[in-house]
Amino acid sequence: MSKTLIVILGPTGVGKTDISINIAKHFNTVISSSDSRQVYREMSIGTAVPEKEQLEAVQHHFIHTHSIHDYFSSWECEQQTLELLSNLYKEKDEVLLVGGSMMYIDAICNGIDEIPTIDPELRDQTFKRYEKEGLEAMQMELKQLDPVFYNQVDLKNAKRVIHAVEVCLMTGKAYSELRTNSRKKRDFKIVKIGLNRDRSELYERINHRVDVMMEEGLEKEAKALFKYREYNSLNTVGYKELFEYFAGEIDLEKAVELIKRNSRRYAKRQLSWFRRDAEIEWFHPDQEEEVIHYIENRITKEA
RNA sequence: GGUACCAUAGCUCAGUUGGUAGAGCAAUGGACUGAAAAUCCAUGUGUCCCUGGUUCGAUUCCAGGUGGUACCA
Repeated sequence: MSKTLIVILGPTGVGKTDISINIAKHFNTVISSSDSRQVYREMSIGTAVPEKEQLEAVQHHFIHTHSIHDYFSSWECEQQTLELLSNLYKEKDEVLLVGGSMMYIDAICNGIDEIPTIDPELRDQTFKRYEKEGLEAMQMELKQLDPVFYNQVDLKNAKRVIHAVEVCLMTGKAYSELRTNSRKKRDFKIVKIGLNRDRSELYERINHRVDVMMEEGLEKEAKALFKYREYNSLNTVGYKELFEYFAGEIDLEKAVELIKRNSRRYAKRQLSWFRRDAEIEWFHPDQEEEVIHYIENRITKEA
């Protein structure tokens, strides 16, 4: 019997959670989350983790399983999710993958290249050099270490340039040599469901959701994390804006406005990423029956 | 009802001594291989309220209309 990974993806706020739970119930299976922020147990309100009843209705994996103090990235996501799946497939024929973190989804579905995790000290050193010497110095360094990647990379994107330099220094090899540009073969079938709705409707939902988060106490949740604001895991919409407010840089009203705007922009970036993935079959979140029908078709047709 | 002022991008407004217009915010498109809710790149989207008049030419000047704001009744 072949195994299937049903991927439910879509922009933030589109309504993935509700339909996912119903689909999971229909297939009598569980949900693995591919959300780069809901994994952290210190964040709930601002990351819109499913409600308690929803988490009880269907078992969820990779929600609140890690701490903001842990290192977690697409690599860990790929490894840990694949391990989980191999266990789940002993019992189940279908498993749901639900989330909007584009790179995590791709890491699970297509795999990413094997590049060693950067030593924290080296990362720190490299970043300090960037701060001190500037982007141009890092670009020159990359040109030395890996002229091939230097010609491919978006040179204005400091994160990309710095990361490439880190990898070269860490491995003693050119970063471009480690990039295989290949897709890993998975031993399960992948069915990708994209959820989307009218842009204006999506934006209204996002705006409203932010107001609800504020009513539910997002400010308090963020306040407790203010001391960790330098953490990458807290460079997150809903928190970073409130940190600016706590620091006295903007007023609360402005912070809320920025949370809404940045959520909208995030949704736009997600759609931009998903749009080029031809494997995705798109639906409106209300089309639950159509989605289930489509999935069943795909499972039986290609079985 | 009268008087004054205003009407330009999704919003707030600038501007054109008459040659069809531009800022901020918002927005849109794109990139993406271990920090990805991150990071980076690109883009001005317009019956200049309507109808006439003057003019070679009106968003600009004039008249009327409509809508808004303020004050007086």
